[in-house]
Formats: sequence, structure tokens, C-alpha cells
Amino acid sequence: MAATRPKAEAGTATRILDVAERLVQTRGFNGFSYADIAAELGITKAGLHYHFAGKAELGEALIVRYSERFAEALAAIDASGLDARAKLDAYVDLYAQVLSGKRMCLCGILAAEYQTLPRPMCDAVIRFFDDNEAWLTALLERGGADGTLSLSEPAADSAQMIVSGLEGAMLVARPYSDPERFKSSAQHLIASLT
Amino acid sequence: MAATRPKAEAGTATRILDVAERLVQTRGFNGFSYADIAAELGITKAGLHYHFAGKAELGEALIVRYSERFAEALAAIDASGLDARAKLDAYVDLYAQVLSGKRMCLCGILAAEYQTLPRPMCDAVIRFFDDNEAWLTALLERGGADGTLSLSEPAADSAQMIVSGLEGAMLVARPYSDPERFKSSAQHLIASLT
DNA sequence: GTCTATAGGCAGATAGAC
DNA sequence: GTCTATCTGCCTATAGAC
Repeated sequence: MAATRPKAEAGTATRILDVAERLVQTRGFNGFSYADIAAELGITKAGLHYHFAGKAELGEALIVRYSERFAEALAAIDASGLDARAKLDAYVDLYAQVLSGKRMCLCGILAAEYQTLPRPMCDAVIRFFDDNEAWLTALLERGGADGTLSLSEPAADSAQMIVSGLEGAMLVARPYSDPERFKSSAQHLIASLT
Repeated sequence: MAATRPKAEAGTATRILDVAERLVQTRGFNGFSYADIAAELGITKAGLHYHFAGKAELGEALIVRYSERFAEALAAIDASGLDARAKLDAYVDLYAQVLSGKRMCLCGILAAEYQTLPRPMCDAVIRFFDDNEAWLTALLERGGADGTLSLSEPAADSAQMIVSGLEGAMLVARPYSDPERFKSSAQHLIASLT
């Protein structure tokens, strides 16, 4: 009765998601195929269809899992006890961690390919940005209230600028293969709030 | 002897570039095919190969033309006689104009697909960003000198942040189909310099 | 849960006629 | 400069054996 195995090695579905996630984040959704995943896992293309009916369903599952993990990371920051200023730094560091794996944000790269994605994936991408901006807006407001951040604009506007600014910093840093480029842009981005 | 016809209707090569440019900017380089272009122009796929040997050569030609046009737009801003502050606004407006056509910056979307592009295209994408940052750096330095802009960081750092911030603002605004979203983010991005 | 086998389609590309 | 015809290869996906 191993309904929930705490430390079992990853099941096949999870390993498929892991490989597919890396492929999307490095090559884009239109830049990889079932064959790429199958070859890497040592199974056949047909075997993949047992776990994910089609590429659209796989893509949807990728965004759902990615968003859940991101939400968990945000919850961890919320629970950290840091002040708002430090939490903002921690938020920026989430993006830096993604980039350090030479990856683009999953939803950032999907935003680039947005007009070619199946509808369910589109909706999930939008939700990711909405959730991030909502969380960041609340953080900025708390920072403005406790004096650790100085807001010169409505918090929602700053949140929008920060999310898109961080996505852009990742986007441009990757061709240069230079994580420092991201960190520099990100720091200047939030400098006006500190 | 029509070596240079001033107002001739576009030649086939130009029309191919026009269609391909729009397809890349809306769907990505891996999101369209020769068949899409051929269908739209009413010629066959084989006909395209006469003008551009392969998709790689077409992609390279796209970046070259796009970069030339961008450089011309920058030269026009230089020649405008506006102060540095107004020139910065004009620069932001170049991006807004691209987005108003429901398109992403050509090199921004190629940056997302960077790891799947043929080498010559990669080099041309990097050059585009280098050129933009160099132009913007010079502008910011002039603005700092004449007092119309207030630099709190080295001009090159601010230029990097602005270019990547504008690319990100385009990237995220497009799924929302909301040009206002771009304008808001862009204004907040340069607010600290004004 | 993974396999073999295969379908049906589209990709980028080429040869050679007109 | 554009066509027809064709190639090879990869794509996503399915049927059915094991």
C-alpha cells in the first residue's frame, strides 16, 4: 500500500515532465518533439502517449506543475519573516535561480509562442502572470505600509513593471549566456523602490 | 534602365520578407513554414527557394533588414533636434509601434528561440541588442550631461535595463492583447530617469 | 506500462521543365 | 522566376501485442 511514497524515485510521468520542462525552457514549445523526450528517457514515443494523450495535454500539465511550484516558493517567502524589502530580493532570486539553469521562465517562453499554443495552455499562462502580479502587488503594498519600500506609483503598476522587467531580463540575458547581465538589470529594475 | 525604381511595387523577395517577418514576429521562427509564406503569396514552396536558399538564409535576411530599419529609426531620432528626454520617449515609442501591429520585437522573439537557431542568426540577434544598448547608452550620457535625464547608475547599466525591460513589457503585453499594458510598464521603467 | 508497427501529414529541400 | 513532381525525414498520433 504505497499510495504516497515519500521518497520513491520519480515515476515515469514525473520524469517525462522533468525532461519536457527543460526542453520547453531551453528550446520553446515548438522547438522539441516527443522523440526528444523518448530518446532521453530510453522509452518509445508511443509510450509517452500513455502518460500524456498529446503534446497539448503535456504542455498544460507542465504549466500547472510549474505554477504550483512557483506558488509554493511564494508561500515560502511569505512565511520567511523577512521584511518586504528582503522578500522582494528573494522574489528576484527565484528568477535568477531559473536562469542559472540556463533556462528561460517557462511561462515567459510560452508567452513568446502564445499565438501558436492550444487554448488551455494560453489560459494557464495568463493565470501564471496574474498570480505573480497579485502576489507582488500585495507585497509592495505591505512594503509601502511598513516603510521598507518606497512606492511612487500604484503597487499594481509597479508589480506589472517588475514581472515584465524580470521576464525581459531573462530573455535578453540568455543569448549572452551571462547571469550577471540578469542580476544587473534586475537590481536596477527594483532600485527605484528601495 | 530601372536600376533603382523609387516607387516600384515590392519585388517578390521583398514580399517574401514582409510575410515572413510578420509570421516570425507573431508565431516565432519555429512556428511557421515555407508553406505558410507560399500560400499567402500565391506561389509554391519551390519558388521560395529561388529567392532564399533555405530557412536559415531567410531568417538571417530578416534580422539584417529589421536591424537596418531600426538603425534608420534611431538615426531619425538623433536628427530630430529633440532633447535627450524626448528622444528617450521616442525610443520607447518605436517599441510601442511594433506592438501595435500585434507583433513582438523580431529579435526579442528570436532570443526566446535562441538555442534552436542557426549560428548566423544567433550572431545577428546579439548584434541587434549590442547596437541598441550602445545607442541608448550614448543617449543617456548626453541626457545626463545636459540635465534632461538624471542618471543614478552608469549609463550602460541603465541602457541594458531599459532594452531588456522594453522587450519584457512587449513579451508579457502580447498575451493580454493590451497595448496599454506595455505603455504603463514602459513609462514606469523610465520614470526613475526623468 | 511499454512495446512494435504504422498511419497520415507536413517539414525543408532538390531536379528539371517551362 | 515560377512551376510540377518528388524526395527524405520527422512530426503527432493510433492500434494492438506483450
